[in-house]
Amino acid sequence: MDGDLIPLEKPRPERADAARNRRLLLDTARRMVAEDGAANVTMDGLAERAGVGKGTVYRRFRTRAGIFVALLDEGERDFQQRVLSGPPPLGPGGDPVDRLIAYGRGRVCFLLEHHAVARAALDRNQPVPAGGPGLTRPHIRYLLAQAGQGGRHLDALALQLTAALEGPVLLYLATPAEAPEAGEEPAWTRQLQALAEGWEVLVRRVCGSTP
Amino acid sequence: MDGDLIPLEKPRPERADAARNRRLLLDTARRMVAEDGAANVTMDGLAERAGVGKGTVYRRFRTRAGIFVALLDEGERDFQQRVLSGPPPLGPGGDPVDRLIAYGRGRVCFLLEHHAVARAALDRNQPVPAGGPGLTRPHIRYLLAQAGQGGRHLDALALQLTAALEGPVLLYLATPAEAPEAGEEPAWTRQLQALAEGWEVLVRRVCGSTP
DNA sequence: AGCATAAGCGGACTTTACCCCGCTTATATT
DNA sequence: AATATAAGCGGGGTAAAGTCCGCTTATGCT
Repeated sequence: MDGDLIPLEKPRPERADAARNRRLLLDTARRMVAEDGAANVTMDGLAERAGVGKGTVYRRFRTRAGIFVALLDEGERDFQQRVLSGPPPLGPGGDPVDRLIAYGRGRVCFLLEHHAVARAALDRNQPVPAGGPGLTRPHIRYLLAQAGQGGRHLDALALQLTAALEGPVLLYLATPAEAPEAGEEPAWTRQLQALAEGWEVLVRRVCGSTP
Repeated sequence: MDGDLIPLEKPRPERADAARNRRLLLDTARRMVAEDGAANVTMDGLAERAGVGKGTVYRRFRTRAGIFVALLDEGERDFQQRVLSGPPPLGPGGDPVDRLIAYGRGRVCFLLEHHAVARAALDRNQPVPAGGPGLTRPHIRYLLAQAGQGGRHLDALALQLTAALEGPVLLYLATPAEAPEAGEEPAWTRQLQALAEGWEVLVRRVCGSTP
């Protein structure tokens, strides 16, 4: 009797071939995105180009959106690391308001960098992919609480700030033309500045720190 | 020579048969949404049920999402009317901050009421449907300016507040189970309260009016 | 090592959004 | 009223997402 009481004991670690195929698919997908843009990545095309069956693709990433969620997730991992255990102001230890501001800038920057993929990760039939806000919203909520803000409206406020942070990129911004010629300043630098500064204003006012 | 200098002179008012078909399609679509839910409305099904060709549907509403945008638009018209020329606090004349708050509550209520349709109106390939934020964002921007807020960040702030208002419903909220048995309190009443109050807090703090 | 079994895999199949292009019909002009 | 012409219309065609199910293969047990 091994402990089934700890439910995460061993969910079957993932077969070696499966892992190999996941890597293969993810890499292939990334290449296809780079070459033709996220919009032109099809399930059939990906399967063919990776040299596996279509069924395999669907087993790994439930839906088309799933691929992009996974792609995004991978790219996000080190950012999350810096948030959870890096140096302030992004990492733990500093003033919560500063952390909020730093988090916002980082997140918007990330989303803009991966704009096409981030949008492709949205799914008409699902509320929202697990990858993105899965960490953003609780983190904002946590920092708000740390800053002593929100009170009875903590949850709603966290939700709305999350939307204020991610919504513009996910919902309202048109996908800017593709990759800038190597070495050029990316086209979205202005947008990043605007959104990051707007976010800072928003957060400061919400938290009542220096209007 | 009639004036082509005024570009909106007469964009060809729309042929009578076309208008008839639009009404027919819109009504049919509404019925189908009510019966089977927005997710189960297909282009072929709609065309068949309305007794017109598929091509006709596509001509009227460029895409599937277009149908729902139109549906939403129609329902929104009287709300817009009240915003533009109704009595305060929603209509013109009152304190801008109060107008912002009232607008937010009204908009969230509307979006929750038409949640399924609103989500269906999103299009993977388009930044955002023209109908919704088309009025929301400029209105918020205008009221912010009226309230003397925003300054250099007016545009970004308006964008982010728009997202804070609409994002939760469009992005993060799961579609609640279908229509409540006639006469019952709709399931989303709680969510409406939470979001409306959160919005009020947000707006008040952003505008520095009674923290 | 051999076996049982559950997970992985492939590709044919279905459904659906969207395109295309020739025919029909409303409206402007004479 | 007749005609020209641009808009409306229809339905067959394409491509891509997602499902199904039988075959294959890795892994745990003895």
